[in-house]
Amino acid sequence: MDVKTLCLGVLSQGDASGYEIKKAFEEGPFAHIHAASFGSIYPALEALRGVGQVACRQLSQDKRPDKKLFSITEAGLAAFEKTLLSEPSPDKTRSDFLFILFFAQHLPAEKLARLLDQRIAWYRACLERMDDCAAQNGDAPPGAAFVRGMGQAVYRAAADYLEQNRAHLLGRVEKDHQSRDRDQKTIPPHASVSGAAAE
Amino acid sequence: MDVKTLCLGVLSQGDASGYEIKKAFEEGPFAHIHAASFGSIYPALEALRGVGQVACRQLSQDKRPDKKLFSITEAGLAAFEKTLLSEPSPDKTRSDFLFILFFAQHLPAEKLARLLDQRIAWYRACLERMDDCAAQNGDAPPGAAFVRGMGQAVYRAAADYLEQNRAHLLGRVEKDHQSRDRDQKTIPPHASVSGAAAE
DNA sequence: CATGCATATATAGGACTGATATATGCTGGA
DNA sequence: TCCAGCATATATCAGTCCTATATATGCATG
Repeated sequence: MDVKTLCLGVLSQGDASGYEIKKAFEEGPFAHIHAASFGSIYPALEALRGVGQVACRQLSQDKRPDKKLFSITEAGLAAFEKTLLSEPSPDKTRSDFLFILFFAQHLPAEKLARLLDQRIAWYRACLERMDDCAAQNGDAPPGAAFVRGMGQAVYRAAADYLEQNRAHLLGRVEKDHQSRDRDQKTIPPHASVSGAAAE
Repeated sequence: MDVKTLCLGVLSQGDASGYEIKKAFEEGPFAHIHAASFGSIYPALEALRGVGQVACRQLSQDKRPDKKLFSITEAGLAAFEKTLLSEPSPDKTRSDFLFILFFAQHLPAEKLARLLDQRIAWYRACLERMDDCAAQNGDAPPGAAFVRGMGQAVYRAAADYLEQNRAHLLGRVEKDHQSRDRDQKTIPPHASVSGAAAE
């Protein structure tokens, strides 16, 4: 699913500028589904215009920079619906947060606690935003409502897990640090290279 | 969190070849955390070797192709632990599945049902694999166990949501298709552009 | 009054993915 | 028996995508 297809999808829901498309992937209805950056969106829109799948008109705005409003053409809609029928490639997740947490015993306890708290707050904020979106937009098409519900279920599970296991993780890591400190007084420091956790 | 850092993280858990590192991100302990491809892993290992953060020795294997076993050096471990302290960039998700589902009303009902069933089966298979991993590896370091638990909680929530809302979505989409068919008999087809899915 | 933020478009350089090439041995089906 | 396909294993390239930056304007906040 390349960025051209993502843009067509957003435009099938209504006209938008490149900036607005970006926002749809940041805080809009596609926030938890797919990421896309300016560096791919603007060239994608230009390419779509080149093959006649989107049309573009310039808008001069008061007290705002000019805007290019894009709309999907019939050709674009046809291409989009065809792409929708192809097999989805597997999901790709890239979470620095989880990767760092994997090595929790390498982190200072305060840093770890802050990391967890920040993430919990982030999930809660997302959930609130999605609730608002659901309340405002009660008549969303079935697919959109379903996907939003799934996002909420998953984020809720993540936030709950973090809250319920925060203390346990911090306790285990703290114990690890203590036993490592003890070990370092009795055995040479280079005896355990890879952090040899254990106790 | 670039691929070099990801490789260092895997190697901090034990020696591995490029191929084994890839597997760690596909079905291993990092499966639901981060994705990485051969095209980035092999150059990353080569670059790390160039700056002395990993060491490499060739292994001739019986009935298998030769293998390059990489191990992290003290310099590599130091660099890795320093990187761990930097702020994680926000998570990036790329889910073709959810994007397609967003436009469920553009899909034939059978296709939609198959999509949902496949995904439910995929989640259940992942959960089983993670259960096995947890059973085999009861003494995992605290961070690894925590992250695995979070993955399980999230995948379980996703699978449950799909199962519990599958029928409702299919019903709503079916109803949409019917009312659209009815409309097309009474009003001109080009009256609604962005819903013109038809069949 | 300055710094920063939101709106808005654009691009260059580098990072990463997906596909492909090469080589070997094993396994399951025709 | 033979062949196709799969798992193991490394490597590279073309194309895609992200990060950071540049530019411009108005508004808010200290």
